[in-house]
Order: sequence, then structure tokens, then C-alpha cells
Amino acid sequence: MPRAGLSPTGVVDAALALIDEQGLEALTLSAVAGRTGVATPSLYKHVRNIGELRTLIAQRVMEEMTDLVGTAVMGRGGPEAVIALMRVWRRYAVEHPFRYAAMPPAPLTDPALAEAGGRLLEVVLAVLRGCGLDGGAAVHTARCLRAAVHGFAVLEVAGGFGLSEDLDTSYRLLEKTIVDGLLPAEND
Amino acid sequence: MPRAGLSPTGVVDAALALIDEQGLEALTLSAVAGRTGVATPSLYKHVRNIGELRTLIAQRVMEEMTDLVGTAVMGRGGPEAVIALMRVWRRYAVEHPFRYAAMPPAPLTDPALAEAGGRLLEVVLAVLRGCGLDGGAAVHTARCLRAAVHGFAVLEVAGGFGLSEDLDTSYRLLEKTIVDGLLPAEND
DNA sequence: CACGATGGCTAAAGAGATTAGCTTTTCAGC
DNA sequence: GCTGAAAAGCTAATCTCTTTAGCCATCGTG
Repeated sequence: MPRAGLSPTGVVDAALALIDEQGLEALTLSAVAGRTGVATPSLYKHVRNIGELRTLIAQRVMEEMTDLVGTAVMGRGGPEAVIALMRVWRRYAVEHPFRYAAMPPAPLTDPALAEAGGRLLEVVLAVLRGCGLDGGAAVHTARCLRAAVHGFAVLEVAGGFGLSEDLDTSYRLLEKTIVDGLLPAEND
Repeated sequence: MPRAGLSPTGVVDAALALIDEQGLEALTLSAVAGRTGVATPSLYKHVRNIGELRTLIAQRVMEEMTDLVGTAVMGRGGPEAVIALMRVWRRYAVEHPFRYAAMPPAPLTDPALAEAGGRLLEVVLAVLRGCGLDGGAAVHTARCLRAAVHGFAVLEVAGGFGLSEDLDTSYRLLEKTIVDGLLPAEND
């Protein structure tokens, strides 16, 4: 029988497709194996265990986010860049709810994840630098920004906002609050 | 042999103790059974399945939060009440990280959960009413407040804030941002 | 004191993760 | 082209966890 020609990357691809279609709960090694046309134990040739697969998925998602956010803020500065970052962050979450949910809030113990998280954080800090924030102040601000954006994304994706009021309006209020309250006043 | 004298409440108690000690991952029917001195299948006399157990846990946690927040804002009004709400919310998350994590961001399909979530939301809306916010504006504001507070709590609990800067300082910045940027200016 | 509801138990099946050990394919180097 | 080792598959088997079925003991009520 010919080989399936799998690789760690291919396994992650299949897992992501699976998640996109059926949600995080459906992520199981048998399901991934089925989708790649391979017996379950064969996956262990490419991935140490299901935990590592989850880590690889999270890493991929964080890289996608970093690319997206990085591109969105390119050529922008100040509050405009912050708004762009917030918009694209939410958009990713809404367009790929399960991928977003697959991203753990913390790097936890994995160095590769910490690396990917660090790069995303770098983008955020760069944006804040463009608003005149540096050092400790930038860290505190980045935390608040991240908390607000991530909090909104998580709640929206999970269907946590039950009432009928328009979500875009709510988010614009959050953007305004962040820009007005969190960033130093512009004096140019 | 004498009966164990279990009840749905007792099962949830044991499950909460288990979660507190060993984290969400450790929540398994065998573990709960072991802790209550009963064989695993016996639990099905009190709880439909592990999903229902999770729902009951979430419900309990949300009730605890509602009590706590309700008590904290009692006798306070305006921004002071908002700050009190934010403080006690974060404190609960930090003191009971796994319980907090056991709370799903959305009621999803369960009516009992929706009920508990509704009561918590009521407290938040009451606090905002004390700030002069009502109707649609209050809903948008509540969403932003919740996003910020929940986002911070989730990230902190998961260890998502890696850097060494003081977390209390970050949170005070979030409090200030919310009070200054999200609430209507005080004019008394 | 009998009886029905309730709570508990054992046995067993099914799903998923993981390990062990075997076979086949691939391919680099001769 | 050959060969031998590494890589990639596979089957079989184990373990844990969930869940169902069916049996028995206990408890409280009339």
C-alpha cells in the first residue's frame, strides 16, 4: 500500500479543518486519523500525543493572528493602529471561532507557544509604542488592551452576549473606551 | 451496607472540591465517585451524565459570583460600585481559579444556566443604573465591562500575563479606564 | 410489617489515548 | 541498480472513562 505522505504539518492541517467544521470537542485522534486516511496509532509517528497536537494547533493559530494583526497595523500609527488591531482581532475570532477557542490564554509550559505568544505581544507593544507608550506603562496598557479584546472575543464567540442589541455598536464603544481612556492624550 | 446518602448537591460539592484541588482536567466521574465513596455508575442516580454535572457546577459558581458581587455593591453607587464589582469579580477568579474556569462564557442551551447568568447580569445592570445608564446604552456598557473584567480574569488565572510588572497596577489601570471612559461623566 | 421507590452495586460495552512490536516503503550511498 | 537503515504504516492490546442494563438492599409510609 502506498504511504499517506503525512507530516506534522499535514496532521495539524487536518486537525484545523476538523475543528473548523465540527468544533473543538470533535478534535480526537481517531477523527484526525480518519480524515487523513490513516490508522489512529500512525499519527504518533508525527505527533507525540494529543497534547502536543493541541499545542501545535495553538501555535499555528497564534502565528495566523500575528500575521493578520501585523499586516493590519502596518502603515498605521497612534490610535488608528490600535483600532485596526482591535478590529482585526475580533474579526479573526468571529470568522474562526473554534480556532480562536483553541488558543490557550497562556503559553503555560510550552516554549514554542511562549515564542509565538511573544511575537504577538511584540506587535501589540509596537502599536502602543506608536502611541507614545513604553516600558512598564506599555506593559500595563497592553494587558488591559488584551483583556478587553480577548474578553469580548471569547464572550462573543461563545454566544455569551444574549441580548439583541447590535454587537458592532458594543464593540465600537469598547474601541472608544480603550482609545480615550487607555492611551495617553494626543498632543500633536 | 449503609447508604452513602448522596444527592445531586452532594455530588456537586464533591466535584467542586475535586476541581479546587486538582483542576478542571481532573473532573471525572470516577474521581467524584471515589471522593464520595461510591461506585461510578451510582452517580447516575443523581446526575444525568457528566455534561449535566458540568452544568450544575457552572450554575453553582455563577450563583456564588452573583452573591459575592451583589453583596459587594450593596450600599454603594456610581463608579464606586463599579470598582467594587470589578475588584470582587477578579478576587473570586484569583481565589478560585478552577471554579472560575469551570464557568462557561455562555449559557449555551441550558435554561438553568441562562437563569443564573441572567441574575448575574441583573446585578451588573443595576450597578450601571446607579451610574445613570439605562436601556440599550446599559447593555452595550455591560458588555464592555464584562469583556474587560472577564478577559483580565481569564488571562490572569491562566497565567497569561507573563511579564513581571505588578498585576494590581495593571488592574487599577483597567478600573480607571472603565470608570473614566465607559461611564457617563459625573455631574453632581 | 409489607411494599414500592430510591440508591447502590456489578457486569459489560463502547470510545478514545497510548504502547509495543511487526512490516513495508523510501532513499542515500555505493 | 542494490542494500540497509530510517521512516511511516499497521494490527493487537491495554487503560481509562462514560454510559447502560439489570440486580439487590434500604428506607420510609401506610
